[in-house]
Amino acid sequence: MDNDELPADVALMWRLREPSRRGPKPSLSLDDIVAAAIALADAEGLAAVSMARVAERLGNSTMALYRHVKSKDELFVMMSDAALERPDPMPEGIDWRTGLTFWADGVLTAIRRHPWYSKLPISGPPAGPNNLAWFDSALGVLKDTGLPEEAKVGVVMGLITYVQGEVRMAFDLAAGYQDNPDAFRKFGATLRRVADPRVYPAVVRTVEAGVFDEVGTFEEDSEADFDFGLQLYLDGVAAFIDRVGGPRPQPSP
Amino acid sequence: MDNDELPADVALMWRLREPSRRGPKPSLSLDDIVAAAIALADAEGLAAVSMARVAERLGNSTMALYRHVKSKDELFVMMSDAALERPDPMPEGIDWRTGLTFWADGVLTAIRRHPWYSKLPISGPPAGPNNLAWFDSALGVLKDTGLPEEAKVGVVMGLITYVQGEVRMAFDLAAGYQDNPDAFRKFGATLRRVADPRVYPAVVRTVEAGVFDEVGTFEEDSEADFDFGLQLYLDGVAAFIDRVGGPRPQPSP
DNA sequence: CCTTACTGCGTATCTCATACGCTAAATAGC
DNA sequence: GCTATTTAGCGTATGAGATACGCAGTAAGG
Repeated sequence: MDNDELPADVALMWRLREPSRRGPKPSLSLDDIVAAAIALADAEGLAAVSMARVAERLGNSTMALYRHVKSKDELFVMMSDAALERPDPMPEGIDWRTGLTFWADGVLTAIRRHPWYSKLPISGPPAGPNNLAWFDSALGVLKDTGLPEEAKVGVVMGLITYVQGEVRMAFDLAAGYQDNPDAFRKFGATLRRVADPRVYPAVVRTVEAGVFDEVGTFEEDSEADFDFGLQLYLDGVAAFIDRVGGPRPQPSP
Repeated sequence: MDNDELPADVALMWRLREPSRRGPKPSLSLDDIVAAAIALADAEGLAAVSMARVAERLGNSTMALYRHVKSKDELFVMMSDAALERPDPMPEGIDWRTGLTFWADGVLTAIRRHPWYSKLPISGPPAGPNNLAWFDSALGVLKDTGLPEEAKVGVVMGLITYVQGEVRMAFDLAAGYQDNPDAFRKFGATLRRVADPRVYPAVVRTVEAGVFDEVGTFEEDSEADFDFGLQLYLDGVAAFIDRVGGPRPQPSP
């Protein structure tokens, strides 16, 4: 009665199954499988990750994988924890606002290494060791804010939502751009052809102002957008802390 | 040289192909196909939408669909425009902030009718008639803010990103909850079993405070969270308008 | 009437996930 | 050591799914 009762995925992510004593030595490990799947996703996208392709990379048969993961979905869950790796350690004594900015940039960097990450569904609370480390890192930086624990969780969850949303949009658009750059480059022309000013007056006004005629360079823009939105969110958090957080050190009169 | 040069999907979304003169009368229309696919997705989720199942619903063969859409992906693009329907007309004379709140609530309501919407990739700028109508509606409400057109677009894109991110997270979690409620209910217990205080000090502190021991009821929470984040974003927009927007009417001294 | 463009559809191919059961390896208990 | 038990890898089979290809019948244009 130790690691029983844990959801199977969680036990697997934490590698809690005691190694088997009998039977042949495994020639394959869960880590190998997950690493191969991640490498494949990095190289060819999440759609290229099939059990067969992963096995091929490992020089094993397809069905051998099923001795280590119950299903492809379970493999995805493992990938989603493994891909994030560990956060860089939070600098000592950093204030919460700088800390959360540091944290968000870290998430962004981590996901950029594995863009498919944002296509995986978030199936639950952050239960894997790496996800939990990120969660811990963000919670820790709020330690001295005086917020009740529950509010800290709310703040961090909101931040996660913001970051994930921003990342997903950026990567979806980037993928769409690669598939079909013309849809972006010709967007202004398209609207001119298609948008009736009586039905879409505001759009047409914008088009006439030439806003969509410049080539989109979201690679550069998106970083700035991300920071803009983030600082906005942190402004809100600051107001929240002032309202709800306990007394904080003030310069004595 | 009229609707040439338009991306194929866009032309299709706007129904710009002139009806064929010769040959048998089509027994199937694009609208039927898209409607059937949407009904199927509503009933059984996006994963249940296969060309075969859609055709079955229409009493046609699978391959008949390919006379109307080039691929399943194209069908998805059609679905993503059709599912949003049209926004409710923006009330006359509404101020921008109330207007954007109204707009965001409208998006939320529209997506709630078709939860799978947020699983579809955003492949490009809003080019379909319905998407464009939403875009126009949000842009229109910013008319009197004095913002340059380009800034209006930025504000609206940011809002779209926020809403989409929030919605996706909420629906992913809701789906995860349905699949496996225990992962949520036992989350506190799981962490107690698995989280070492030396590695995850902040998480353990939160767990000890009992934050994760209450049954999650995000159905109720998520509405409030959504509004909270939205108002935060709008606060930021207000500051932006004050800074960048042109002069606005002031009570004369 | 016949050519032509077009619709619906049957068939075939290829890729996938995954169930089932066999074989062989390694250990535990004798 | 010997044997029973447990387990890893894998071959095969099944069923779903996307989609290429080509045929057959249909309706408008000439």
